[in-house]
Amino acid sequence: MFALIDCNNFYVSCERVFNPSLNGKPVIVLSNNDGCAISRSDEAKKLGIPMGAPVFKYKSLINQHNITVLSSNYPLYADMSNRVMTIISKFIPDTEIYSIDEAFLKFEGYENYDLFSYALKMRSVILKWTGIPTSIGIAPTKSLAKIANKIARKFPSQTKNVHILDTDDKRIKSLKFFGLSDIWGIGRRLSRRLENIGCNNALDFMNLPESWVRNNLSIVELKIQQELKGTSNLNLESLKVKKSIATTRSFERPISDLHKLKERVSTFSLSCAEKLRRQNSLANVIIVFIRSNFFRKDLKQYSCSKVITLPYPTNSSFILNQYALKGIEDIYRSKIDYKKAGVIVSSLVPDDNYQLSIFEKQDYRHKPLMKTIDYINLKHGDKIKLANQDLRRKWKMKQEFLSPCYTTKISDVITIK
DNA sequence: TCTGGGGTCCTGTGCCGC
DNA sequence: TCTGGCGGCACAGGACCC
Repeated sequence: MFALIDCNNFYVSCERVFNPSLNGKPVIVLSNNDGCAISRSDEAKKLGIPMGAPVFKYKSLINQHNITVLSSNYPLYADMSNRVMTIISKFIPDTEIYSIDEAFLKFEGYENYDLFSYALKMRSVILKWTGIPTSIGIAPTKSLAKIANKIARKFPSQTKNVHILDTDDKRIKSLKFFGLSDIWGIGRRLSRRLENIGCNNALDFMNLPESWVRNNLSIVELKIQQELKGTSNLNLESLKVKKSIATTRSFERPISDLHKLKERVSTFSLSCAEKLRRQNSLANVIIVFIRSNFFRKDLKQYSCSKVITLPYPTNSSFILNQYALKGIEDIYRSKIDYKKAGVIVSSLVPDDNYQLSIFEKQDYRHKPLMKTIDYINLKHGDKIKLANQDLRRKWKMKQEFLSPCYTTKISDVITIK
């Protein structure tokens, strides 16, 4: 059996742990730049704030109901997530941390356990030790555990936030109850396509002929379908090594000037290089992209990306920056209002075990230099930059409603008088 | 005026060499 | 020598997840 444990309204719950006056009140947490609502309390959901709601469109609703609005505080959430995951792994050794607020567990050798009461116990310990409420779904496959989790979350009074799908009857009944987009891996587009052929809920999807699913959708959907039938196709994934690393940002104001774009892209490529070095990886490929504002239909639209294969795998800020700038020059078009840009590095290899190039000579002085730069920047805050980065200008995210870093910054720790 | 960021995986297309 | 078929690869784009 698999279990999925999910933290309820995770970001909002983290904020409430340290600010209990928010309990029972509508609260939302915003994305970077305070753009959209990405976590909502149950009260805010009831008032009609959808997931991803652009906050400027909901200003009046927010004012009318006195909804508390907070900027996202990632150091806090990451720390709280670590605490929750540590507790989970004490209960079950086979765990896969799927995201900041979710983990899959595998019950192997638990045949003599009463899974329901074991899960209840786990839930209450997490709540007591961290203050974070969770929901747990248990089923024979990961996809069904997702469904079970939704039931646990949706019907807290009947389920006590723990639900087990252990019989065919329960499975069929649940699948009939849930829509297509409630299935893990079926999004908006696929739901619409499936509805067009008269497939209206998860059970209908499960009953589609497998050959049709394979030919018209993809191997992914076929696997999901088999999982819904109870055949386990997806196992726990062990610690994942990242396959790509990205730094992308939306701009506060549109940018059309190439020089300004280059300055931003430089910063992104440096950030990617730092992330690479932190995980001891080298990149073989760098991708640069820019795009205009999709939401402004009245303006000229343009988006383009450039994939560049590097001469040798590297994590040198200089080399990555050099190719990123080459990329942006290639795809840049004038007279466009750009809203977003980003740098992605991929085809990653470990830095102690990679294919050398016969023809390209890399500068071996870069490695110790990067190490020194990282050291200085870590110790003294980003002091060392490249010359083409604007040294005076600070590109700062908009975070007007940021809560303190209660658990990760000594000056922010709560004091009790 | 104001709409996130960081990931994974799959598919279609065009090119190349066998 | 020419040509069609096919697999492999790179790349762009799309769909999904949180």
